[in-house]
Parts: sequence; structure tokens; C-alpha cells
Amino acid sequence: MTQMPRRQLNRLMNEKRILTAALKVFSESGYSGASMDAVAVAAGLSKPTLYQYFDSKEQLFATMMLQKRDDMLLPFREAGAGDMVAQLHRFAWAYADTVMQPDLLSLARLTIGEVQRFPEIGRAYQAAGPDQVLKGLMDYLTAQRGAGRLSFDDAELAAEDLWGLILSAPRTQALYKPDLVIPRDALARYVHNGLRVFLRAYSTNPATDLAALNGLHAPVSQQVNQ
Amino acid sequence: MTQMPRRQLNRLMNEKRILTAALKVFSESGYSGASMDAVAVAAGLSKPTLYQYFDSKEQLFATMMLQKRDDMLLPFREAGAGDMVAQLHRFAWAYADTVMQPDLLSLARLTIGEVQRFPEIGRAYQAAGPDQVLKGLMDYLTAQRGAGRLSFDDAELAAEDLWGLILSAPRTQALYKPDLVIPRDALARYVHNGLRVFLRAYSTNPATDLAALNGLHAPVSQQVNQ
Amino acid sequence: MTQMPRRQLNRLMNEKRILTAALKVFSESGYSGASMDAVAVAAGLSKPTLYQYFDSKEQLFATMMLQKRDDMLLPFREAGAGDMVAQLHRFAWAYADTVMQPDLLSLARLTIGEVQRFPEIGRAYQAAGPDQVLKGLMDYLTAQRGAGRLSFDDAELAAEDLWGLILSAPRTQALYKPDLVIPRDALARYVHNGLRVFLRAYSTNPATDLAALNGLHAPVSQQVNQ
Amino acid sequence: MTQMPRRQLNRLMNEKRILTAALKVFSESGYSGASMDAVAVAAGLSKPTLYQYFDSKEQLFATMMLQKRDDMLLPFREAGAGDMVAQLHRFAWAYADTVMQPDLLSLARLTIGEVQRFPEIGRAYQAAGPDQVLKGLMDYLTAQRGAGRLSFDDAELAAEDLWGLILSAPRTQALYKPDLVIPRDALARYVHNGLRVFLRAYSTNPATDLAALNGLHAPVSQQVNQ
DNA sequence: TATGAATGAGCATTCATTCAT
DNA sequence: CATGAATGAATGCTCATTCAT
Repeated sequence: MTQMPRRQLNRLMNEKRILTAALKVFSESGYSGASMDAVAVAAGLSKPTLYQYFDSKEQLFATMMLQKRDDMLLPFREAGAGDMVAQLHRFAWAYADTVMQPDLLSLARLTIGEVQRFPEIGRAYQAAGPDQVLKGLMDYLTAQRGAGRLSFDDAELAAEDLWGLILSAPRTQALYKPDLVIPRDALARYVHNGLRVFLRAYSTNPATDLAALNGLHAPVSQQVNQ
Repeated sequence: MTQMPRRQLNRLMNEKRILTAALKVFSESGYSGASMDAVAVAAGLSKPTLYQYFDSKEQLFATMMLQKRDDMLLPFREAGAGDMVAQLHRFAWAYADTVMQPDLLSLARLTIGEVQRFPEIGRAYQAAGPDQVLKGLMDYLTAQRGAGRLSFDDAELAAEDLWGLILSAPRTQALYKPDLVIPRDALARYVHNGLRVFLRAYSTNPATDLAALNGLHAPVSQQVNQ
Repeated sequence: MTQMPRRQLNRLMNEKRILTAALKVFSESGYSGASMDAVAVAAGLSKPTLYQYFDSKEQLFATMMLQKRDDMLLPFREAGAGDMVAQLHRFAWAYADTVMQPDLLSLARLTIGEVQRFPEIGRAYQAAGPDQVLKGLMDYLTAQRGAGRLSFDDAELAAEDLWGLILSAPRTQALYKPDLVIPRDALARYVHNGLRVFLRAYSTNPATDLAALNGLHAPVSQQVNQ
Repeated sequence: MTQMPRRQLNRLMNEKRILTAALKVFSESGYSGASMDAVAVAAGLSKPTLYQYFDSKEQLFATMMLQKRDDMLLPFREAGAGDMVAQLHRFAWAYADTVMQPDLLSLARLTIGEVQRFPEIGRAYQAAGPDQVLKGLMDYLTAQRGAGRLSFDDAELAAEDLWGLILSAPRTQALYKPDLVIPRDALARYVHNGLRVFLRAYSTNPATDLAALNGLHAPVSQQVNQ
């Protein structure tokens, strides 16, 4: 690894501290309700220093939203081996673990709450998160259909169904109840049920696949945040 | 109808105008970003007048959120005749028409965006909207299971699946894209697909039910708002 | 007595109620701190009605100050019979009873507190109250000097000494402690001491006069206010 | 003297300027009538800067009242040599010079005018000013009585008499007439007369003491303020 | 005559942003 | 590079005053 000059390293660390502080403060108070003072305090810096890293409140907000989103979506790049049911199962959990991270939920609330004022951020969120995942999933499902294991007409609908079956309920709940911590087995209930319904509706071999599903268990939590 | 005294009528009209203006302004700017000046202007009144109707910004916000939510959920009280598939179809459309109203989407964005600062409002929203609907749906599905038309173990999961299959995708999209107007046939695609998957997974007589479903068409839009 | 038309009588009563309410409210909050709303409420009237009696806040204030002052100084027109010591004693108590009325103290606080903004009212207060009393007292003391019972060079100083000896201490205290109720025997201590010192310093026959003073007692309280 | 860092010095100067401006503005308009804008302008600062020094209007008011009172009472710490008459004479002038300072009169008017809303400030004023002086004077008079030079029963009354004889009249006048400047020889008239009456009433050797008094003259004004 | 309702102007307080050190 | 200090421009809320009924 190349050694980095002290200065630059310090700069990077400050920037990171600011972005983390910004997520916290903006999440708690919304864009307008948050004050640059509060961000500065949370980051342990003075306000003018803050302004040396980010030109304005708006810029800080936008940068933070994009950066944090990337940070949090980073670990979500699964592929993995095994048969289809195992792969779907692994995918479902990776998705659930990502989407239900408290910080990502905060980010989602912020994005939704400010989307009218910052439509760009909403679009960017969609493009980088859901749209990517959806596309990957569509490709995968299409491949499985090609292999004769699934049956559907509209790959997009199928992919959306999978995600809706698995996460729509717990995520909607979590969005509206910020303190709520959904325990892992409650999540397992949703994941398992979602896969079951999906397979029953789409599998060309439901009996076998459902049996396979029953042998699978929730992976150990792979929280990555922080 | 008894004639109402001019004064009182005027008061009521002003109140309504303020609440409508408040939804608009708060939706555009969030709680903190919205100014009472802006609300007053949007309502066509002066600020002191505004304060004669509502004691504070916070009170106006809370009142508006509850009131508007009730207004918008009001029309959503369907039951209806016909066989199960027709009833589910009618229910799905009633739900979709309600949930996809632009104003209710704005309200939802607001609620989600401010839920950290106003947890009470988030709870109230859940209790009055989704929770009610879910309960009604569970009862209905359970009755159908009793009649031998559906098969499932967990009524709650079944109800959540139905809603997730039908509306999760378009609503999530709409939340993140405020300008997006989802055309009626796009919505129909989701509704139809959702019902299809649901029936395939849960019906005791999928072939017949799916055939019945194909004969049904989207009702005329029953927008009620304003 | 001539009968007064109902209308006019009502007007008078309202005016009086307003003035009383005004004294109360202005005393509690000062000129600027008092709101016309508060006066209207305290008077049991609506604000527009208030404005039919007084053109502006300033006018109400000025009118109230002058009127109330006259009301409260009214009873203070003693002369009375008896020898000099008895007359001074009676005068001292009349003065004390007037000056220590809670309402007059409130009025005095108001006058002093607002005198920079309303110098006219300060002047009017002095002219109608202290100056009158001082002049009467000077005349009386001068007459007694003519009769050989007192001895002094400067009648004004003598009169001021009398008032200072009797009331300076309790009145100063009362001005600074609005809740303080000075009990009658505490007042008696000041009155008695003041007269004693005055006679010792000014009487041509101190021994006799001091003896006479000792035989006198505080009159029954003659509170008149309301 | 150690050099003080520029920053800290500036802070102190600003604070002082604000307090002086505050006395001026509050005196002119009372607590409620005074605006923070006016204070800021009078201090030559912007409003937000003002708020960096004082958290609120109320806090500024309280701080200013206490601080200014201390500033102005500071020089009033006389003891002095000479015989009793000379000491009393010196005391009387020290008192008069203190109490008749225009700024202290303004402060007194403010205190009296706002005492109903800020009773604490009235109490603090009494405790730090009059009460201290009274106590010192009582001790002194008691000592003189012990030395056989004065005769009285109640030291408190004697002390109050002295103050009442000397300053009650001019101070009362000054409170009600803010523009009035009492010339030094008018003050001398009161001081001299007050001492004369006091000695005639309380001295065990009035003839000698009054003769001594006649040999004394008003000291050069010792205005200290600012 | 009396009043509910309305408003222009003002006030305490805060905030994003910029200097001077 | 970092920071204490400074400010123009809001913002929530109130008040003296005026209409319309």
C-alpha cells in the first residue's frame, strides 16, 4: 500500500467524521431542521472548518446522501454457489440485512421526506439501489427460467414480486416506527414466507423447491455498518 | 338543511383552506422548512389570522396530519358483492386508488420524513390506515379459508402478501419520485399481476380463479380528493 | 338627584370598569408589557368597545393615571380640630393611610417606571399630590410658628422633614417589595417616631408636646379604595 | 500588568458596551418596551452578536441590573477620620453623591417599575444597597451612643431618620422628574438641614455639634461613574 | 352600540455564511 | 489549517388598531 501524506489522511478522516455526523443530525431533524452548528458539534469541529470541506449546507446534504448510500450498499454484492433455492435464500437475506440496517432506514426516511425538495437525490437513490438490484435479480430469474426452473412472462414483475413478498411488510413498518427493532426471527418469518409464496407461484417444481427451502436457515447477521 | 350562520360558515371554510394550504406547504418543505408565512400566503390569509385558528406551528401540523389522513381514508370503506375473485379485485382497486392519491402520497412522505421528530403521528398513521385495512383483510381472507376457497396458515402473512404483491412496487416508486404520475394501465398491470400471484399461491382452485380474474377490468377512477 | 338616562349611566360604568382594569393590568406589566387585549379581558369587554371609550393605548394610560390619582387623593383633605399635636398626628395618619394604599403604591411604581417615556404624568403626579400636600403643610406649620408653637427658618424644609421622618422608610420599602404588606403597628412605629423626632427638633415646647403625643393612638384604618 | 490577549479584551469591552447600552435603552423604555434591536444599535453591534454575549433579553436585563448596581455602589465604601459630626457629614455627602447619580436614579426607576415582574431584582437591590448602608449606619450610630454622644432607643429608626432627613425629599423629586438636575447647592441645603435636625433630635450635646456642623462644607463632587 | 375577525408592523431568537486572527 | 466572532436575513409569534356585521 502506498503511504499517504499525513495531511491528506487527516483530511479524509475529517471528511468522514463530517459525513457521519451529517447523517445523524439530518436524520434527527430533517434538512431544514438541522443546523450547521449541530453538524459541526457532532463532528467535533468548528463551523468554518466544516465550510472548508463543504461549500454549503445543500452540498453537504447531497454529498452525504450519495456517499452514505454507496457505503451502505457496498456489501450488497452477493452471488454465491449452490442450487437456486439456496441462492434465492442467500440473496433474500443479504437484501434484508442491507435494507433493514438502522442507518439505511434513516437514510431512506430522509430521502423520502426531502424528495420533493431534492428530487435528484430520490432519483439517484433509486438508480443506485433498487434499480441495480432489480436488474441483477431480473437477469438471475431470467437465467433460471432459461434453465427451466422458473416460469413467468414478465421478469420485472417477478423480481418485484420477490422483493415485495419478502420485505414490503417489515420495511414499511420500520419506516413508520423509528424505534422499532425488528428481531431476527421476525425477519426470518417474512423471508421464509416470501420465498415460499414466490416458489409456489413461480417454480416449475414447487414441491421439491419448498422442501429444499425448509432445510435452510437464516445466516448469522452480517451487519457491516460501522 | 338548516342554514348555518355566516360567521361560522366562514370559519369552517377558512379552517379548511388553512389545512389544505398546510398540506401543500409542509409537503413541499418539510416541517422545519415550512414557514407560517408561507402557509398564510398559500391560504390567502394573514399570519395573525392563521394564529387565530391554530395556536402554533406544531399544533397546525399535527391537526393537519390527522385531519387529512381521515379525509383521505374516508372513501376507503369498500365491501361489495360478487364472488371472491371479484371482491378481491374490487378491494385491490379501492386500495390502489386510495394509496396512490398524490395527496396521500405527500402525506406519507411527510409522515415518514418527520417520524423521528413526531413519532406520535407515525403511530397514529399506522393505527388508522394500514392496521385497519390489514385487520379487515385478514378477517375476509380467514372467512374465505373457512369457505374452502383459500388455503394458508398465517392470515397476517397472507394479507401482507396480498398488499405487498399489489402495491409495494408502484408505491415505493411513487414515494421516491414525486413528479411521477403512474398511468392507470401501469397500475392495472401491478394489480392484475398481484392478484394472479396471490391466487396461484393461495387459492384452493387456482385455475378457475385465474380464469375469473382475466374477465375483470379496472374500474373507472374514483378519485375523490377535493 | 337628577335621574340619569340609562345609556349615559352605562357608559360611565363601563368607563370606570376600564380604568380599574387598566390600573391592574398596567401595574402588573408596565406600559409596554400590558396589552389592550388583557385590559379588555380584565374589564369584561371586547377590544373594539374599549376603543370606543379610549382612542389609543397611550390615551387610556394617561387618562387612567390622572383619574386614578385623583380618585385616590380625594379622601385626603383633612383639617380637623384639637391642639397642634393632635392635628399633626391626625394629618400624619391621613397621609400614611393614603400613601400606603396598595393601589396608590402600584400607581406610584408605574409613574416612576414610565416617567422617562411620559414625563408629563410624573409632573402631573407631583403637582396634584406631593406639591399640594406640601403647600398645605407649609401653611399650617407657618401658622403654628406664628402662634409660637414651632420654630424654624425654612418652612419648606420643615414640611419635607415631617414627611420624610414619617413615611420615607416604609414607603421606600413598599415600593421595592410589592408583596410586602406593612402591618398597622409597624406603620404606627414609624408615624410615632417621626412625630417624636419632628417635635423634638422643631417644637418650642418639646416636653409637653411629646407627653401629649404619647397619649394618642392610631385611628381605625380608613381605607377607602373600592 | 500582564498583557491580556486581544480576543479576551475585546470580549470584555463588548460586554461592557452592551451593559451600558442596556441600561440606557431599558431606562428609556422599560423592560417590555425595550427591543433587543435597540440595545444592539446602542451598543454598536449586530443582534446576533448581542446574543453571543447574553442568552436572552431577560438574562441581559437581570445581569445588567445587578452589574450596574454593583458598579455604582462600589465607590460608596467610606469610613474616614475626624469627630462624629465630620464623619456624619462625610457620610451624608458620600450617600448623596451616590444616590443622586443620574444612572443610579435611572436604575432605581427601572427597578421600581419592573419590581412586580422581577421581584428578585427588587430584593437584590434592597439587599445590596439600602440594607447594607442601613446596617453600617446602625452600627456607627450605636457606637456613638456607647460613647455618649448620641441618645436613642431604636438604632434602626435613628438610622432611617438620618437617611430620610437628608435624601428623602431630593430623591423623591428626582425619581419623578427625570430631566431635573439638582444643583449642588440645592443638595447642600438638604444635607445640611438633615444633619441639623438629626443632631438637634439625637445629639447629647446639640449646641456644640450644631456649631461644628456650621464649619463644614460640601466636598468637591466625586462623581465616579464612567 | 358591541363584537368576532382581520391585519401591518414589530419583536425575540436562530441560522447559514463569512472574516480576522 | 483552524477557529472565535460577527452579521443579514429569516422565522414563530404578538400587538395595537380597524372593519364588517
